[in-house]
Amino acid sequence: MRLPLKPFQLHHSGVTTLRRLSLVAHSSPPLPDPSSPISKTLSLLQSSDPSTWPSNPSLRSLLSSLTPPAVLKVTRQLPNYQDALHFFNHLKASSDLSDSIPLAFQAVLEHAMRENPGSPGKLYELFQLSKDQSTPLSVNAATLLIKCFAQAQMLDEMILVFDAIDEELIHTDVVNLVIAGLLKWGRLDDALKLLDEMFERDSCYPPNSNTVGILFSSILNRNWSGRSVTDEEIHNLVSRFGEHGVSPEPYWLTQIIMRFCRKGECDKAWTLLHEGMNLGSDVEVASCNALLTGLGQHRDFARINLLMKEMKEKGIKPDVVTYGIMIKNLCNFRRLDEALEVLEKMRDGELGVEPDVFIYNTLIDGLCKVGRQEEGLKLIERMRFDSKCEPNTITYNCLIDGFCKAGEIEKGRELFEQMSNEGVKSNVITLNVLLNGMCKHGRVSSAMEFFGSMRGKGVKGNGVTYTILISAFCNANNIDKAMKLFDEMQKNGCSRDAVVYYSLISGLNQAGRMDDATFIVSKMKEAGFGLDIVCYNMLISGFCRKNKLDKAYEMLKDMEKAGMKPDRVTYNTLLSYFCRSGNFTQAHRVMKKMIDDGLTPTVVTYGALIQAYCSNDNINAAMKIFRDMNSSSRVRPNTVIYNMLIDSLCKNDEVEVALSLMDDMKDKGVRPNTTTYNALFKGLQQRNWFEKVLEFMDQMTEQACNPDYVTMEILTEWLSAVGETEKLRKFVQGYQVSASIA
DNA sequence: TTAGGGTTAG
Repeated sequence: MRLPLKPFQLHHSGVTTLRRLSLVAHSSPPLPDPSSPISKTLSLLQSSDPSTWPSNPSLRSLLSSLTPPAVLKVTRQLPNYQDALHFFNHLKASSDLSDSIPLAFQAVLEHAMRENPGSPGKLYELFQLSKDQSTPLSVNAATLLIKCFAQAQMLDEMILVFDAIDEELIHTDVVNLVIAGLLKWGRLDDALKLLDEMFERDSCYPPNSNTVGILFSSILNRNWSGRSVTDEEIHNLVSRFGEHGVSPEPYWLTQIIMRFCRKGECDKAWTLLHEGMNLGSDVEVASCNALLTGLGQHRDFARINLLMKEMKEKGIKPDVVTYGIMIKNLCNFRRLDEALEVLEKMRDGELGVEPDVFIYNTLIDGLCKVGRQEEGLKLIERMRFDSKCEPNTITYNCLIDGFCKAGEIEKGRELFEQMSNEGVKSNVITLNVLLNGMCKHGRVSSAMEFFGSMRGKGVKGNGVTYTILISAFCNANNIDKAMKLFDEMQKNGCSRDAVVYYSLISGLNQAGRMDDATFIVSKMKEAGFGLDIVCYNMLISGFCRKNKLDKAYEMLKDMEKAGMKPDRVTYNTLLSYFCRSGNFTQAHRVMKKMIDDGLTPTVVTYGALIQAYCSNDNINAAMKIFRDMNSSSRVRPNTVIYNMLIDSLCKNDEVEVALSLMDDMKDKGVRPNTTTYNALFKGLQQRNWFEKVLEFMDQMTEQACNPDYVTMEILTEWLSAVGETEKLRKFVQGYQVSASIA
């Protein structure tokens, strides 16, 4: 194997690292028998000058009696590198001792390494010497050099050593070392080339389970520095290992499954696990759990059930994690009662697994997320008394978040007190859920106060803390304070991530401060973050609102340069802009481009056009669009679409058509809302269709649709004018009754 | 097992 040679480099690695290498660790051998040939040779060597060795007959006869391993021992036990090298040279000069030379050389290398730790240059010199003198390398000598060069990132030198090993001596472990060396420094493609050789038929060094471990521990590592590995490649590798009867250890199988699932490749993960199962290799419950997690995230219930069934058939017992995943899945689908049933079964001992704090936390979080935080709170008692589980930080965080999101900030603070009284440590998430609760319920200044007091106690916020506060100030239209916090966060040691940039950009955009938004965008790019499609759409919309079409197009170009194609929202945004400015030609052009790009218009697309035609008093054109959406593109109109049409029709005194649209809504199952009724009532009032209005007032009450001040204004004026205040009184009453039932 | 963000019709 040939790799491009890089200039010779010396890397000084630490002494300790080199000493740890097993081959040099032989410093204190057992006390030798003084009459043994090894001891005799040693004492003879050490008591005479090397120049006298060639002419010493007793040395000559002693040496010829030694086996190569004995020569290895002798060389190793010489006091230093210099002596070992003299001895080695002596052996080389004696024609009948050539069998011992590779092992003696190995010992010389060991001496050199011990005396020159962290200096692979010395070893490289010796290696060159061995090549020049055609000294064959023992496998151990080669291993030593390979390890040393790999450590020092002298990869080309490492490969030279590998190429210098006698073909017949190469075995799997040596190749594994070379592969590990290459991978350590990110040279994936070279490692794969070598792996190909291992995979070759009749290879003398087929891959083993170490090879799998070395390979996957590198490429699945988060700090992997080489080129990225595709899922396809990983899958192929696993299959090829399988062909050689090597399957990844359960741990690696689990890691690979997790990776595939995270990237949305559950199919691949599924195949992989089943290949493993079918090969009869031991599939552990952890691997199944990884796949179940992925399947849950993709809502693939059919496969979840199938996998559970297969586990049962293969005797893979679900563990507490498996049930945790099941409960989590049920919670995610708001099927809390079924999730609670699983807990009951666990507690009854029906499942053979006891619930742990994870199970309780998942359930408490699930309950809080559907607004059943009171029940969540009660679970704390049950976890304590039924399961001897103590609530931890996460338990409290979930509950505090639940109460705060429900607006019960005081209860949240109470729980915060309780946790500190019970000695449960709070963390930055505790702080953030409390701050978020306060901010979302309009208590931004309390939030700042609380943050201040926590900082006084040494609790630092993080990026999330600042995102919460920045968004809150943006929503409160206090952009300057938001900007100030944005500046402050880095001074306080909180690094900015993409989310905090997005939040601020969104706030500035909403406030119409497009120059500031543009400035933050440039900061964001400087910080190495890219804008995503949502962010681009936001900015395009912001520039459109400011009538800066050129800037909007600039964004569009920028976005395409970054490899993003305009999506439905992009097109709808531009189309709405043209609709608002009454430029119907351009609006239709955008719609055509959208369709040409393979995107189907949405209800928003039609809504923008209908709205535009309505405001231009072109109700016919608006109705034509409405009919188009029903016939040609089968986009279901929503309440907003009907509202615009009904309002416009009524204003144009086409109340009959408006009424027919009310029927249409009923047929299509689209619910009218207060705006619908208000528009209709105005039309009916113009015609003074008293019977009709009573009919719709009843319908409104039946549907528990709340009247607003506009409704009341129309009805009060109209019904009192015709002396029917009693009907109005009943209507209001009916609403109050239905409200109290609700 | 817990926390943060953003776009389009009205």
